[in-house]
Amino acid sequence: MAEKRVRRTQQSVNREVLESRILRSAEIAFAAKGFSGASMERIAEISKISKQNLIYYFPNKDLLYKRVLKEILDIWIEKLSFLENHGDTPEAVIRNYVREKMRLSRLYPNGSKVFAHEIISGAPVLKEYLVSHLKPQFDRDVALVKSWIDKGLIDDIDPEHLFFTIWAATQTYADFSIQMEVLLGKTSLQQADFERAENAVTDFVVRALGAKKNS
Amino acid sequence: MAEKRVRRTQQSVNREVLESRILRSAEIAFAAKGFSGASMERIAEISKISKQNLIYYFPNKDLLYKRVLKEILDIWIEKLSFLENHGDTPEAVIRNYVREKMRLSRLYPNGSKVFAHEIISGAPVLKEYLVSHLKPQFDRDVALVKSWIDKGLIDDIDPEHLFFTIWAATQTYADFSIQMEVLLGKTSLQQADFERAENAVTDFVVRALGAKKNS
DNA sequence: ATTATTTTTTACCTTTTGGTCAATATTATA
DNA sequence: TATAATATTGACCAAAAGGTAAAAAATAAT
Repeated sequence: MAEKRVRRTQQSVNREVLESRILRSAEIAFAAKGFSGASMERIAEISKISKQNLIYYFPNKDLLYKRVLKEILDIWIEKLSFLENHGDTPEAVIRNYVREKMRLSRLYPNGSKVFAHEIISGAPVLKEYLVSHLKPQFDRDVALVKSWIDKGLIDDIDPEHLFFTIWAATQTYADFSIQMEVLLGKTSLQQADFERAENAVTDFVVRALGAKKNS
Repeated sequence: MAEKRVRRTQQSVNREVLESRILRSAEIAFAAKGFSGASMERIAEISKISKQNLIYYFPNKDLLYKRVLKEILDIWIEKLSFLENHGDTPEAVIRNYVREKMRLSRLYPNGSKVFAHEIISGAPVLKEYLVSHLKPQFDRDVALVKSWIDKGLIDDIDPEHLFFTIWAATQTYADFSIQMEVLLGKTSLQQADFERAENAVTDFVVRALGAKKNS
């Protein structure tokens, strides 16, 4: 199986490296100024190539934008299937979920910001995706939480809005980081801040569920 | 006192009406596409005047943007002083606070979105304001919550992150409304949805504080 | 009614931006 | 080494966007 592998010339390797560098640069630019505010020139500049060269790899801005969105969504989908967040108890599942979402805010703040700009703008590009991919998963996850309630494992909370609150409370550490930096009097959020935030948010959620505070 | 009032000619009234119509239009445009994505042409179009006429009232885009931001911030400041949110108990204060913030998300979704775009973009315009106005108020409010904890009125939660969570959980109903609409299977969020959301979020927060659920 | 002031329109200008096209340089393959 | 394929650059373009300047129209004050 390892024998029939794809040919990896120096060029093809370079290409992959450069393409992902461009995608990271584009992510930075889109995060900072949204779709309209990020120019191809600027993205090229961050990528340290010429604009024409950028266009050689990504023939137009819309396509580049969609690729950046796709990248972050792929990561999120892979890491955030609530149902597959194995845990013995509802509390364990929720704790893992919140922790993972916080981790994603810390590791991919720019992707999160691009997504936020897109959604705030009315999801012109992603609306279809939300309907076809996110809603089915959401419905399943909500059903799971409802079954917990029915079984008396957690208090009778509002499942849909529980998810909205968890998403908002975790994503805000990526999207609104500048506000927190100012309010906490720091130049940037550090690992320790994220750990404290993770503990705080996890505890809030777990307590709201009517579960015990620690393990 | 009523005698020496400002002269209100037909023109000055028209001007005020038109200026606020422009500001509302600009808010819509900035909310939909952020600062860079909203063109003066488009704002003029929504205002139903010519671009040059728009420029007569607001000589440049930056100024218009700042006015739109100032408008929403003035509203927020006026309505959201935590300390002045009178209530007998911490729980009552928090309930009022969350309720008021939800109300602002419902009444001024566009202003909220403009603010969100700005903060996500690194607050290029508002950073100074955050330092000079928001932080002092934040520090006071955090101190108040800490005093509640010291007095044993609420559980030992993390005050700073409590505020971050409240803000995120409430603001998301303005900023991410499209996502909720899709997930709840509605074309737009109605009064009833906001009421349910308000109850859900308020309960989450109150329960997280370690207070009783109802009054 | 006439003058002064405010508002709106017309015409234009410059810069930015997304993108094309052809030429050149570089790397891989026969 | 010659040829084919890939990558990069240079010159250019049309449309969009922010904005200026002056004339024309509408309204207010004397």
